[in-house]
Amino acid sequence: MKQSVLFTKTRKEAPKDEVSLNAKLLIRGGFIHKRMAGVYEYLPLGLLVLNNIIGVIREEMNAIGGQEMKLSALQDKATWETTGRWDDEKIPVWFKTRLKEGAELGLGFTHEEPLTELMRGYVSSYKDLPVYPYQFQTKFRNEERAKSGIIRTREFIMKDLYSFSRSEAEHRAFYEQCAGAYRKIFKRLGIGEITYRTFASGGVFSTYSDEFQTLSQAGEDTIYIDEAKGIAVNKEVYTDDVLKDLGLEKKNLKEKRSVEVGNIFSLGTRFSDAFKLAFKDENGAQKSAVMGSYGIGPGRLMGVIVETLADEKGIVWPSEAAPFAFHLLNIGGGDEKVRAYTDTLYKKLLKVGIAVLYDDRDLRAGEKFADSDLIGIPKRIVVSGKTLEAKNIEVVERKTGKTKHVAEAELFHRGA
RNA sequence: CGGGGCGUGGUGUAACGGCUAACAUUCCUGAUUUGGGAUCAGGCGACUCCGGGUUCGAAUCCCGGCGCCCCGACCA
Repeated sequence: MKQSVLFTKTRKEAPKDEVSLNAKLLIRGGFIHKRMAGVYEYLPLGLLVLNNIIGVIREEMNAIGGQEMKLSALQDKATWETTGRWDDEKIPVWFKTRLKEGAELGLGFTHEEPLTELMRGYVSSYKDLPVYPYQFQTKFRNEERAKSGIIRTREFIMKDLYSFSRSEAEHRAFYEQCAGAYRKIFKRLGIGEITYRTFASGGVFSTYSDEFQTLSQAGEDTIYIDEAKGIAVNKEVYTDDVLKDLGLEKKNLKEKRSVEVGNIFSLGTRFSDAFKLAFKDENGAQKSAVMGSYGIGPGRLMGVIVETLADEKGIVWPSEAAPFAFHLLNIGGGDEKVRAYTDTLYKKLLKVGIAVLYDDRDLRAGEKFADSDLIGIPKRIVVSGKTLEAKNIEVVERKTGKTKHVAEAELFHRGA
């Protein structure tokens, strides 16, 4: 894409009411726009990143047998009354509305109920299980307080996968498999090293749930990590009994701030019982499906990536999340030869399918470098009178600033 | 939901109760410049969040509302 036609532009200053680093940088770079408190919109660059993150998650979910689908955001009252979760006392985050005729509707804040209800029509035999439907879908939560830029919002995309298994053992196996998939996702998105599988409160049907917590100043959670073991405990279950249960010792634990980037829950048969989602086993006995739910917020993940990987100059995208693989800069001033060469190079890159943002604008070098640093594309290709004369091009790694001069052919050789 | 802070061109700031609401940036014209947001000249752009009130006079003071941010509480 040519930067001259990109409708967003960078800004030197962030709006004063944005305090969080992720919102500051993402707004300055033209990735997102704030509509209102806790509601952000994705602009072209931001959507590219979001879709890349979604793509990584999708690959890993498909790899463990996930089947993508998409439920509705609009929810009907009756479905949720089945479990008692229509009640505002129990679920204070509901956004509710009405049809013209008066019937009450809600905007889904999660999807256990509608999915379990739906699956009833497709599951009747042990041969139908296990199944792992999932979706990327907009959730609405009327949070009392939105905060931290795109990390805690009222409208957000969530990947939610639900597992339906025949037995507790089968459930447990998938649960661990999904935990493994989550590890891969966070690793691919550059935050694997600072993301800990964390024991947290488990809800009704298990002692613990597992959260994936990424160390960050922007965090809302406090966790205690055991670096040697690579696991952590959320403050909410940080008691002597729990530590003993988990075989952890206080002296090995370090207190850290973190953001929850993923969670996995065992749901037991709470929902399958409520909706009578049952199947016949090999002996003809009626059994309830054992369920789990597995969430990741791609938007939040994007915020966490910015928060944790950015430097003083701007965003540093990991390559799998980056909006483009290369940022091509024409630093030729008005030099026609430089422009012609860069134009041609841009076309060649497009032709071989490399995602490249071409800064073809008539601006001074400094401004282009500053923009490029802010936007954070992993590799920068600089073409100028100097490089033209030396018959090479300059490739700069955003993360390290490492600069290489290579022949044009080498660029294509090594690929993106 | 408790506590605190704040609403002024797109963005960031200024203006004692008193002149045509100022400066920077963005944007437009032109000149000049071209490896780290350069420089110069000219120009566009604001019912000062909304509604009341006090006053000869309100961006400024008072009341109410709305909105935004932060801390805490809450958070499958």
